[in-house]
Amino acid sequence: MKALAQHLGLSTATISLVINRSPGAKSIPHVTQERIWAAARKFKYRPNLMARSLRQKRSFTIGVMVPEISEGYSSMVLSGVEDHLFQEGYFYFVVSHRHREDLIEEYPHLLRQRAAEGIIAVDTVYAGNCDIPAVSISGHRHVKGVTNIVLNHNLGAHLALEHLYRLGHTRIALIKGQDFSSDTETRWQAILSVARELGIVIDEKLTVQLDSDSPSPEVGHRVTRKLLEANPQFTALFAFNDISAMGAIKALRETGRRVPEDVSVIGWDDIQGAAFHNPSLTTVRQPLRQMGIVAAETLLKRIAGPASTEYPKEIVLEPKLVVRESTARKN
Amino acid sequence: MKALAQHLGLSTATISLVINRSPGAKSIPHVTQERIWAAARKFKYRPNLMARSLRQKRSFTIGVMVPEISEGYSSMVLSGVEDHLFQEGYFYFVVSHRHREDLIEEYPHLLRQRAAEGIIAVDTVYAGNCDIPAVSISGHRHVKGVTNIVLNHNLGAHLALEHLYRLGHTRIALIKGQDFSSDTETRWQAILSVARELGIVIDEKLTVQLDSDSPSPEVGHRVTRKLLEANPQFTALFAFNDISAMGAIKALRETGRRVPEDVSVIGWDDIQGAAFHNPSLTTVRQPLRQMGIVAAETLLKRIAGPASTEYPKEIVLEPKLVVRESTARKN
DNA sequence: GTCATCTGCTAAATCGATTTAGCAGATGAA
DNA sequence: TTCATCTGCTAAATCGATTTAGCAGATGAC
Repeated sequence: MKALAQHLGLSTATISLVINRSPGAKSIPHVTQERIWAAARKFKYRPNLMARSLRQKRSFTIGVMVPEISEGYSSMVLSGVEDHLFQEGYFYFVVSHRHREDLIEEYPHLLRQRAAEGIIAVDTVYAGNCDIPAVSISGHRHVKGVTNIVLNHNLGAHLALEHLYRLGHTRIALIKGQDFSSDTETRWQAILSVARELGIVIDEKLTVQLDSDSPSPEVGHRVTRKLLEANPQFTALFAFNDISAMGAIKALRETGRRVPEDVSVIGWDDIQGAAFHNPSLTTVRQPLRQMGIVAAETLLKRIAGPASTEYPKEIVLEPKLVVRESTARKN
Repeated sequence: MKALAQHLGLSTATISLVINRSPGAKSIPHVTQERIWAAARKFKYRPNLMARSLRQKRSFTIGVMVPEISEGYSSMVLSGVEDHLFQEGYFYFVVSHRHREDLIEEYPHLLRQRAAEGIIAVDTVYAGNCDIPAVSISGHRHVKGVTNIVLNHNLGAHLALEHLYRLGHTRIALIKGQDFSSDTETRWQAILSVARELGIVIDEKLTVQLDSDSPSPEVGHRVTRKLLEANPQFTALFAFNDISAMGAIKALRETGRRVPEDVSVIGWDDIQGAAFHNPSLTTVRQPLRQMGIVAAETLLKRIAGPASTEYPKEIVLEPKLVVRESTARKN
């Protein structure tokens, strides 16, 4: 910039005014403005955004916290977030905390230090311990300063269980989510409540829980094997998510059960692979990309407004049942 | 920081020296140092990294360019990159260019403006048009200033074709990658060369090409359907990647062909879903996480060294054949 | 001719740190 | 006593921009 000023015989102040089209530039004649633009183009001038942020206290950067970078959930959400941020000219840091409490606590501060103007927490119990705007996707705690983007879990449980019920299934095995997943408890309560409504008995012996922080179908596979060891009777299985449903299907096949002829399997999420699994997965679709987009929109709106701006405490999105091949009438 | 200085009756300079453990702090007595640390803790002092970067010209930030955030390839690589950067205290921006030429050209500059100290380009033809260190994963162009991390495609093609050949397959259908994928051409040439070696004839009528920038199995599904329309004879199919292999398997099943009994299918990548597909996928495993880690290591090494540091032009990693259920002896 | 206003631009402060040169006072040696 | 050296610290420049207050000179009104 100094070089530009020198070359043009102007001050850096003038250049700054023009480049930023600030109101103060009104009094600068058109010819001078053109000279400046021409020179900027010629020397490929690109302002140093560090310096600019330092002064303006705007960085056009936000931070996104995810449990891990993996297939499935986080990727889809990130893709939505990215979409909207890109349109608005924001960049973002990604940090993954691998469910480590200390990192979940520390990352918001680190992001703030790096001038992030806001935080999106994905599937993370975020304590809001940092005074920048935040949006939590599937964060079910109500925390001051944080907007929660959540799915209507009751509707989801309804769609899934009613679907199975109508197909004649009443003995339904369940795979519960890991304790650290912020959706686990909410969804579980929704399932219990809907089951009661439909008169479906939730048998503890038909229930297993994911127990490892690996994002691989292996976990669902393992717990389903364990479930099957006692050789319990059930005709349908409702998995915590598509990933674990895939693991479960493998376990069922390995032990001689056909899906869906012997056991219907229903997942949750509708990740990209679900439609192309064999059998293709019947599942409760979460609008994951949409949740990412809404999260980004909400956050940017808060950032743009004054600090006191009212913000929604919760935004609820609706799931849809996607019926494919992995569920069938009980025979 | 000013507040700290005021509170301690010291100058900001002193505090800076101590906090950063710079050599100049040697002459500051231990008691003063302790006072400073105590106060910093008490007031939870966190230096403004923008200001620090501006002065030091170090940001401990790099940029990662990917085609899109999706399941499969990019996620796995990103996960490796993240792993290493995390250990070294670096943060990273993710930008996805969706194969848009203008963005591929522009993003490196934008990242540089945001003080990124280096760039990792994933599956992107990176022109190196920016004077910061860069590492390209599966970038096959040799560009000044860029280290290429590549797979030994010849070995991969060998492993796959020889596997099929030994199972008795000689009429092999092929799904070629999208033109924009930087691996497409290299892998294709490797396949042609290995096929010639093994005496396998590559029949143009048995070859289709992925043609959409969607990262979904849908593309593989569609082109396989097209391939099957002419009802050609083949007993094995070698897909460009696992994603398209999954789509292909679906297309084969829909048209009454069993996998692997009628057609063996082999993929490439070994993404997380591959082992849990049904049938589980035989595939050429790329050490994707490893590639991410190596990329990050290489980049940070270059950043740490003086600008003139020698850097490797190319690092070759070896694939492995993972035999699962989707391939079988020709019957 | 005089004063007010406008035009076109700049000087200087500022953001929050790092870093270099060097100052004042204490200590030690001759 | 005097000078050199060391100890403990600070003043001030700097990074690269933005932003505010205001300065000269031209123009216009009366």
